[in-house]
Amino acid sequence: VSSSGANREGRRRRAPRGTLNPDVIVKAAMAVLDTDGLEALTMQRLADDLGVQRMSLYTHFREKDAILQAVGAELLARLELPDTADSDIDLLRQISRAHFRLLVDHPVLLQLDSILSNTSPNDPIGEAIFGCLQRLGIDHRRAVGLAATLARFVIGAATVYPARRAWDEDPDYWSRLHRRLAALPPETYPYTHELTREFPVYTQIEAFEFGLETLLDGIAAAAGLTREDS
Amino acid sequence: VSSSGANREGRRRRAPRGTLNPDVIVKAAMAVLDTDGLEALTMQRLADDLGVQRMSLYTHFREKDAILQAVGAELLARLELPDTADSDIDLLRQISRAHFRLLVDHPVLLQLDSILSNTSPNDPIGEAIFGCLQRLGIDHRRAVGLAATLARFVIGAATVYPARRAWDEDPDYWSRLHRRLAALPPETYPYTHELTREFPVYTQIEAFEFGLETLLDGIAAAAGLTREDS
DNA sequence: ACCTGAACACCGTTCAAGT
DNA sequence: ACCTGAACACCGTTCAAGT
Repeated sequence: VSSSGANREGRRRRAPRGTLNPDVIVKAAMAVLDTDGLEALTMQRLADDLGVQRMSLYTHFREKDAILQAVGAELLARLELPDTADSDIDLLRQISRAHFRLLVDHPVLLQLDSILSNTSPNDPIGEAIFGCLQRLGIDHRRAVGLAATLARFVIGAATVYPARRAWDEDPDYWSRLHRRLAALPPETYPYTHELTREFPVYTQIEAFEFGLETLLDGIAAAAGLTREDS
Repeated sequence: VSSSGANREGRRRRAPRGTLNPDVIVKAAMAVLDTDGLEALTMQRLADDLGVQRMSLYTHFREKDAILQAVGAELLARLELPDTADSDIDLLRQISRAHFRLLVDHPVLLQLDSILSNTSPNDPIGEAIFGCLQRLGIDHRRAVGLAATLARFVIGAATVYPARRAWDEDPDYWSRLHRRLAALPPETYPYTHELTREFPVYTQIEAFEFGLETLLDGIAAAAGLTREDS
């Protein structure tokens, strides 16, 4: 399904000398990841899309994993964080949404230890979040704890997202689930069963927003605020 | 490095007829996962450990992924949830800790869509959590939202854990990070830089516990409690 | 019914060329 | 310096045997 026309014309035996460089490889890799996901990203597939032989890639990257790392770095570098908001709480909300979107749009990031370990001091998300928390007058120890909590929630929501994406799109999903839960034996699952009497439905986005607001409430409380925002 | 003695004695050409069944295969797979992780779990490795040829495994499982699914189901079935606690808030704490431990001890679970999608009505963790929330008098809609938030936080903390495990064990990690952060340009990273003046250190467990308490505070507030527990 | 050997279509990567 | 063919040591899996 490779749509790149690079290798279509005239079946040339050898690609000209300038065709490859780290940048085009990273971009081709990002295209594959966006359209077909991580399991489709193969040295062969990448080479095909670039109209080149498999081995040529190794002139520019020592190994496949190095390409993945470069993709991760590029995605982080491209990330644009919101810089204006109604308040610091609102800014935290917008930053967290951007973080969530980034991870949902590019699930590879969740597979890169280098990203998850986040040892990189060059971390714009962390900087922006610490900015909010410090301006809110929250002490350092609490600020680090709250930032870590927020990040873990966002990462968890994004981790869960792909597996549950179908729920949002299948209109019958919830009624089927409702029926299955209702069929549970009330003796062993009394509470889950009780839930079906009045059954709340959340999309993945709504579940994320609910959790985000819960955490923002906690942060506002830690800052001694009475929740002044929309 | 296969330590199983099953294929050591007498170099028998063919394994006797009773050697294999789904159960021993799942157990051998769990042993590999525990000691060497997911990337070590190979049909070859599994067969070697069981003293059997690679292809014999296909008599009992249609494909490798089916083995992984069975491992996930078995791990969930084995999970023992705490059933006594000081209060419902404390029970929520203990359940979440058990959930976190499960995912940290068995990171495979984070790779199984069937687990993350959690469509299975046979979900003891969900049942226990909804029990607490309902006894706390929290309405259904809020209860589902809070349970989802708690689960996302736990999953995020577990996702992040392996990449950061080394931090807890390397005594020099924090001083190195501290120096690197301090070396950041204060113009572009003022807040991260400021953080280094008084630099809070969290182990991964401490970060998890901090976030858990933050969420439990939110739940207690939703229940109209004044936080009555230890 | 259960275990297996040969073979297939893939992986990523090494290494010695080619230009 | 950059592109490549052949070859290697792996994957998971199919299929036709063997017992």
